[in-house]
Amino acid sequence: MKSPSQPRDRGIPEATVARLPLYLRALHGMAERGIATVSSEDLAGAAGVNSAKLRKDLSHLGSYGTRGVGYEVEYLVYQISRELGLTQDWAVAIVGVGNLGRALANYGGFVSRGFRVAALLDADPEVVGDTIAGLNVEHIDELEAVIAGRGVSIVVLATPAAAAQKVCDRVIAVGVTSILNFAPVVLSVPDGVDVRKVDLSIELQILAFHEQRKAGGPLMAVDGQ
Amino acid sequence: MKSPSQPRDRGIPEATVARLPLYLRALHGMAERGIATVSSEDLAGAAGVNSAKLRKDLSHLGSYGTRGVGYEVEYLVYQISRELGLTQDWAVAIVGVGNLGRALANYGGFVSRGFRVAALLDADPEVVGDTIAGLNVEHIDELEAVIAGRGVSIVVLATPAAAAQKVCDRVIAVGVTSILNFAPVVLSVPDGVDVRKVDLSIELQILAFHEQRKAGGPLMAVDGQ
DNA sequence: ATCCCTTTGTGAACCAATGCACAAAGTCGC
DNA sequence: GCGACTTTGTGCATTGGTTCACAAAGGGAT
Ligand SMILES: NC(=O)c1ccc[n+]([C@@H]2O[C@H](COP(=O)([O-])OP(=O)(O)OC[C@H]3O[C@@H](n4cnc5c(N)ncnc54)[C@H](O)[C@@H]3O)[C@@H](O)[C@H]2O)c1
Ligand SMILES: NC(=O)c1ccc[n+]([C@@H]2O[C@H](COP(=O)([O-])OP(=O)(O)OC[C@H]3O[C@@H](n4cnc5c(N)ncnc54)[C@H](O)[C@@H]3O)[C@@H](O)[C@H]2O)c1
Repeated sequence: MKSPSQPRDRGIPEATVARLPLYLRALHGMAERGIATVSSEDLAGAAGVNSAKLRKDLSHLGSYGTRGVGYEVEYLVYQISRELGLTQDWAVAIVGVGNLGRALANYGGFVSRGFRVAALLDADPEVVGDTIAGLNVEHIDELEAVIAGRGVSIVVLATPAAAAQKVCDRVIAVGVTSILNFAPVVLSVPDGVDVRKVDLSIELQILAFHEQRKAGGPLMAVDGQ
Repeated sequence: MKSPSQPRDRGIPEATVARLPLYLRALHGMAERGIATVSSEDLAGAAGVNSAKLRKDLSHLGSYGTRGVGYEVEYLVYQISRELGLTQDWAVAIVGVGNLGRALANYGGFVSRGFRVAALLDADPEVVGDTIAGLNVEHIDELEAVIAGRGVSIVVLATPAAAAQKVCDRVIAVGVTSILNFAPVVLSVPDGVDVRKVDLSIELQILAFHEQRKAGGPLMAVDGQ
């Protein structure tokens, strides 16, 4: 069952992958400020993690540091970028151009790092044809053609919850295997498709849980039902 | 040690807390469809987790199921809501009313579950005074007064990255201990303050990593350094 | 070249979370 | 009231992740 003939055991732990972008951001900041080398201690500080964790994370990519000195900033930026796949361009389509979709389309921050918004799609005839951030909003009927035609490999879902699964199924049918979902639904997808979700409401509920606890726990106002 | 009215296991694992909102959402959907009881199997299915995990999660809150039958939907909704602190109202302030802040302010989805947007704050005189989603945008100078005056306990940061740490320091100084940060910076906060971050760019990078891997890994175009 | 100092890379211990598997507890039909 | 059946709640093994702590590696000074 295990594929034994993997050339190199390229198993980078998921937790590490999730932190690499953090390191990358810190490194970009340092590069801009002209810092040439950085110790694990300093980089860890900038990324908000502890230094042992940072070193272990980096060790999964290879031995890119120099003992007694630290890491060369530019070189590490390159290595992490390469590992994350940021040395190539990714075409992203945003489906659902409402409040949130618009904000995302107007957001410059992710275009900067290898991600390019290649299409905006919506079902509402009122919205279709609008120009947002220099892009024309196209009709959802064009979904398959647009994805195939522009080499879209990542789809951002910003439709209402009720529409998300249907759109999801359609993009998967055309071969998309990476989806970022903002709609508050659990998408069901076949194996091999990655879905990441961003859910404001869940985050707030987690904060509320801890907040309540700090304030004395649910015991204060709780009668014995 | 076993007493039916002893759900007082104060230590709910963080991973469990993060899933409770998911269960809650699934349960709300079921309640709306008139489903009275649900098995761990079905609820787990709806929430996208496996049933053993769901049962273990729920067992941390207490013994609220009936063997051979399942869980009573309404009752479980209440228990989870109470545990998460959703039986009370939380006043939320959104700081930074740009593209994203506006989308958040207009978003109805989280007002529904105990969260109420109590204030919108911005530094730009152009924006201050606007009415968004029925709320007046106030000047950031009012920050302290607004937080104290309206009992704000959760702050959402949607300012540019450069301003986030400063605003963060200020809200903490007035006693806020729960922050949801959308700015792409690592906030530094004292112990006892919870920060959760939502970072679109990180999510995309994680997707890119896996996408690249599916496509053949970074080994394809890699020369020997 | 040699010594000292700094910092990496990693084995090992620890801790958290997951998933299996099943006894215990309950329901329902008769 | 009883036995068959269903489903919970949990002990246990396993996996994944974090942290500690230190030997090995390299740089710079002399
Ligand atoms: N706005 C927020 O701050 C926020 C926060 C968290 C989550 N969300 C979620 O993000 C999603 C979008 O939120 P929003 O505030 O932008 O909602 P919105 O109603 O403003 O926008 C939704 C857009 O999707 C379009 N749409 C509907 N069905 C479609 C379909 N089948 N194909 C393509 N487009 C379709 C609509 O025409 C509309 O333009 C929702 O699921 C919401 O729950 C939003
Ligand atoms: N728009 C997105 O889709 C998106 C996605 C991911 C992350 N973000 C992040 O969210 C943040 C906001 O993004 P945006 O697109 O809304 O930016 P934006 O520039 O449209 O809005 C930022 C707002 O913050 C206000 N502001 C600036 N300094 C302030 C201060 N000191 N106090 C109070 N308000 C202040 C500005 O006046 C402006 O209205 C940024 O950090 C961005 O990186 C945005």
